[in-house]
Amino acid sequence: MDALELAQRNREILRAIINIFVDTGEPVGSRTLSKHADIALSPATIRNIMSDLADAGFLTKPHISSGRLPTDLGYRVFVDDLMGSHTLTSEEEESMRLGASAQAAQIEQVLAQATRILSELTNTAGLVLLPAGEQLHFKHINFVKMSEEKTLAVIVSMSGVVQNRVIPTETPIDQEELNRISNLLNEEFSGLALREVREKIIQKMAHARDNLDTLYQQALKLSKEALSESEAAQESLFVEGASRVFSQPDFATNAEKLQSLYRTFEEREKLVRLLDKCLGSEDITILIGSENDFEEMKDCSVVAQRYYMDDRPLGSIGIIGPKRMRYDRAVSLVEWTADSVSKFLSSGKR
Amino acid sequence: MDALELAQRNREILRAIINIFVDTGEPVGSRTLSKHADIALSPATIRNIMSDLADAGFLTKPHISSGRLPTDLGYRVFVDDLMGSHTLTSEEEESMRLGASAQAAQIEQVLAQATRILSELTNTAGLVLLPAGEQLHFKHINFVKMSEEKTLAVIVSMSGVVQNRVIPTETPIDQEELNRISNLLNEEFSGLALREVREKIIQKMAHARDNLDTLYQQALKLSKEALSESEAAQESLFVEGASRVFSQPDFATNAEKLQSLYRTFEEREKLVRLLDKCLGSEDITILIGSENDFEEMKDCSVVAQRYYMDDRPLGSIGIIGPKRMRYDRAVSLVEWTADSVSKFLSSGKR
DNA sequence: AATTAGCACTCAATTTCCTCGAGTGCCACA
DNA sequence: TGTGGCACTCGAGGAAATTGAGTGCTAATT
Repeated sequence: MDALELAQRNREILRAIINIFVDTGEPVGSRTLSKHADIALSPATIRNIMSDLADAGFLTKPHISSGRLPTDLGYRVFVDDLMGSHTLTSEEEESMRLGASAQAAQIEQVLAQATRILSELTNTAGLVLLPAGEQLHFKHINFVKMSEEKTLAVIVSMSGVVQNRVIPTETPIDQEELNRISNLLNEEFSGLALREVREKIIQKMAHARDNLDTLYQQALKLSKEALSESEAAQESLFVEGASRVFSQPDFATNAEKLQSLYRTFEEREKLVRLLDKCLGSEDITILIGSENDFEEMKDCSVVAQRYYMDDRPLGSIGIIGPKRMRYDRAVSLVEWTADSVSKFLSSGKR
Repeated sequence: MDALELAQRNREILRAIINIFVDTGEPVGSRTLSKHADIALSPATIRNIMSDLADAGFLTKPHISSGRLPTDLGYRVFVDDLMGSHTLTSEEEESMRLGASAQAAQIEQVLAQATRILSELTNTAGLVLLPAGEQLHFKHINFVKMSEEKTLAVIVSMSGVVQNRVIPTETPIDQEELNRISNLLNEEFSGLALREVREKIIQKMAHARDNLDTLYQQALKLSKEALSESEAAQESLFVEGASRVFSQPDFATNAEKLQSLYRTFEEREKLVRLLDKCLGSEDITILIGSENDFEEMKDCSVVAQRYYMDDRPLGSIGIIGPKRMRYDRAVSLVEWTADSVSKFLSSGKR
C-alpha cells in the first residue's frame, strides 16, 4: 500500500467520523467506527489512524479517554474536499417551491419568507441582509409635510426598498412646493447609486451657491438631509427562527453558552458584519466555528451566499447553526434559496 | 386586638415576604422574617400568620419544608393594595432624559429608543406596539412605478408611520399619471382614519361604476389595493433586550423553560395580543403570571400602558420580566416612558 | 511491514448513601 | 393570644462506589 492509498483511507475515516458525529452528536470511538459498514478494519488499526488524524489537527477529544470529534480544521477539510454535494429531495424542493409561489408583496416580505423557509428546512437560524448604502440605486424621492417644522422624506430605491426619514425644516415649505422639488430630483437622479446622488448633490450645492433659484437650492438641501450617510446606512437584517439554534442539543445543556449566544443574536451588528463578509465573495461562504471572528459564536457555523438583482449583488442570505450540522444539505438549500430570491428580484419576474 | 388590626398585621407580613422574596429570590422563612426590622414577632407567631396567608391563597411553598413565596394572587394583592408608589431616583430620571433629548428621526426610532432605555433600566424586555389599522389616519399616499406590472404604494399616516406595498397592475400606468392619482387622493382623504378611507373608496367605486373618468377609477382601484385590510393590518412590534429576561436567575437554571420562553419571544403574535389587551384600558395594565393567557409565560409578568398622540391612544409600551420583579419601579418607569413618548408624539414637540 | 488482539489504565457519568440545615407543624406553657 | 420547644420533612451538597466507553501500548499474527 503506497502513501496515496493510505491517505485515501485516512480521509475515508475522517469523513466517516464527521458523518457519524454530525448524526449522533457523540464523540466517535474506534469500536463504533469499526462496526460501521464502510470500514473493514479492526478498532486497533482505526485507533492508530485516528491518532494520526489527531496529530495532524483534524480531530480532537473532549477528554483523554473519550472518542474523537472533528476540530474546526477537520470540518474545513471535510467541507472543502470530503463531503459530496447534496441533491435536494423532492420534499425539500416541494416546501421551497410552495413559498416561492405565494403572491408576495414587498421585497422585505419576500426575503423574510425565504429566510423562514430556509430556517425551517435546515432547523437553524435563517438570516438575510438587505443592505442600504452602496447597493441601493435611486428610483424616487418624495417629501411629505408633517408639520411646520418637520418634513418626511420617503426614498424608494430601484430594488423596491423604501426608506424614510424626518427632516427638521427651519422655514416652512408647503406641500405644493415639496411636490415640485420631488419631481425635480426624480428626473435628475433616477438610476444613480445613492452614493453618487449624494456626491452630485454636494457638488451642485457648491456650484449653485450664487444661483438665485431658491427652489432648486431648497431641493438640494432637503435631499442632502434625506440622503445623509450617517443614518441612511441602516442595513436591515432579518433573523428568523433563532430559537431553533438554541434548541439544538449542542447548546441545551450549557445555559451559560446559550445566553451569550442569545445576546449575540440580539446584537444584530455582529451578524451584519458576518453577512457583509459573504458579500465579498461570489461563491457560497462557509465559516466554521472560530473562523468567524466572534468568540461567542465559536460553536456555530455560518453558511451564506449573496443574492442578486439583475446581476448586481444586492445582499446576502444564509443560515447560522451549530458547528455540527449537515453542511452538504445546508449548502444546497442556501444556494437554492439565494438563487430563487435572485430570480424573483431580477427583471424576469418583477 | 380587633379583626381589623389583625388583618393589617397580616398584610404587613405579606408585604414583607414579597419584598424580601423579590430581593433575594429565595423562599422566605419565618426566622428570616422575624429578624426583619419592621416585624417584632417570634418565628412561631409568624408561622401561624404565614399559614393563614397560605390558606387564603396568597402564599405557597415549593416543597413541604421550605419557606414561603407569593402566589400570583399574592402578587396581585401586593400590586393592588400593598405596594407603595416608587418615585424615580435622580439617576433614573437622568438616564431617561438623556434618551429623550437625542435628536430623533422616525417615529419608529423614537419608540425603539424609548423601549431600549426602558429595558435597560428595568432589566427586563422592553416592548412597544405600533399598531396599524384603526389607529392610523391618512396623511399622504404616493405611487411609484417600479416596472410595467408593478406599482409601489407608499402610505404615510398622520403620525408619521410609513407603510409600503407592491401592487400588481395589469395595464401599465406611467409615472405622470400616478402622480396625478396621488394628488387626487391626498386632497380627498387627508385626515381620515384609514378604515374610513377604505370604506369611502368602496362606496365610491360602487357609485362611480358608470363614471367615465378612467383616471379617477384607476385611482380608486389602486388605492383600494394599497389600503387593503388583509396585509395592511401588520402591526409592528419592537422587542428590545429580551436577553435580559433570560439572564435572570429565575430562568438561568431551567434550560427547558428558557427555550419555551425564547420561542414565545420569537412568536411575536402572542406578544402583540398581550399589548393589544393593554390598549383597552386607560390605566396601566399589570398581568401577573398566569393572568396573561399563555402557558409559556406563566412565570412572567407584563407591565404596559398605552401612549397617545394628541389625546388619541396610538399604541402601547411596556415590559415583560420575571414574575419576581420590582413592580413599583416597573410601574413608575413604564408610566414615565409612556408619558414622554406621548408628549413627544403630540403636537407640542412635533 | 501492516494489522490485530489483549491488557492496563483513564476518566466522565451515574448511582448510592450520608449529612446538614433551613424550615414547618404542633403541643404545651406563660 | 403569643411563645418556646421539639420532632419531623425534605432539598442541597458532598463523598464514595460503580459502570462503561474509550485509549495507548505491546506483543502476537498475517
